[in-house]
Amino acid sequence: MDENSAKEALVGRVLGWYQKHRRLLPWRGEQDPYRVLLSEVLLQQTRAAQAIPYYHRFLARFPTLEALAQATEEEVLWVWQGCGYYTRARNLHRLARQVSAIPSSYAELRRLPGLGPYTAAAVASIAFGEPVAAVDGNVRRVLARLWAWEQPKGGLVRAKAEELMREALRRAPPGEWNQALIELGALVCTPRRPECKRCPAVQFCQGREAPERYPRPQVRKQQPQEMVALVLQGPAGFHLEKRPGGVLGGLWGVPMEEEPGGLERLLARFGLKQAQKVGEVRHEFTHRRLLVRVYQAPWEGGENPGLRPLSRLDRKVLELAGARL
DNA sequence: TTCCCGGAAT
DNA sequence: ATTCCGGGAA
Repeated sequence: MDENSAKEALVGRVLGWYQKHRRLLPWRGEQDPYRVLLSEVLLQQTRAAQAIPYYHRFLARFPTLEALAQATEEEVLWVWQGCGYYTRARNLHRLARQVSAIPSSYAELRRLPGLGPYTAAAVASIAFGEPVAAVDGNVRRVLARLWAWEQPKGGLVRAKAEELMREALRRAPPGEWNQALIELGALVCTPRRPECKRCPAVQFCQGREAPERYPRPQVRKQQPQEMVALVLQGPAGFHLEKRPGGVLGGLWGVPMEEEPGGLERLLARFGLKQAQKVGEVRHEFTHRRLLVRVYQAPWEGGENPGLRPLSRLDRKVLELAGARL
């Protein structure tokens, strides 16, 4: 079999598999650009299962781009709370205020805040039928295994993805093909323990004998970090403050400081002599492993934390201190 | 518990 | 190159 007929067969097998095995996700088959864009932003760094409830909540609260533009940033974060990567929500809100309609080409989409190469390509292909390859982590992994690339350069992956897209165009719309490749990576060609037995493309796969070698997992250094949180409780609830930019930017939470000296600085800030330790909370970011020692003290003020957008971290801290959320 | 995964902005 | 988050698998 020559190279071209192999490529044709590969594309056909993947498309056939996709038609039979794709999940029935709420945004599948969706053509409305606003909804497609929302789903793709939600799917950045987030599994489909986790994105689903947020997709429904978001659309229930902001059914259109206009409705989103009318909202305040805090209302948007309120719906997004718990989903992580809150810059996505802030960018979505900015985007809604920048444009009156979702632009229809990859080049224009790429200029919107929060849309990088992947998301712009996904929206352009799914909502507008533009034949551009959407390369996410799934596609990168699938292609790396098919051609046994241990450390694939971005340009190489992109070139191969575009080549396959040109072939797929003969058989399916661009958005269908992109989603087929992504779905294969999500369901079968998974990062760990891929199910090659179920793979429609295994006969074309040069990495099938050792799939977990391709692509080589990236090393990341995770620094342990110790923090102190001070939960100030009063008759009306808890003292909360809005976090500035950076970590958990825009969300609300309890006062926190880095160790060492964190507790002393917190006590000084609030004019307190002492606080009572209530326990510890562990929380992980990509690059940091947090250990938060939680202290508690009485306070005059306070508010109901159930009315503010909170991160998982602050939720854990408040629950440890007895808050009901 | 620990380990590991993932797009965009800067 | 580094910074953002949370959840699922091992």
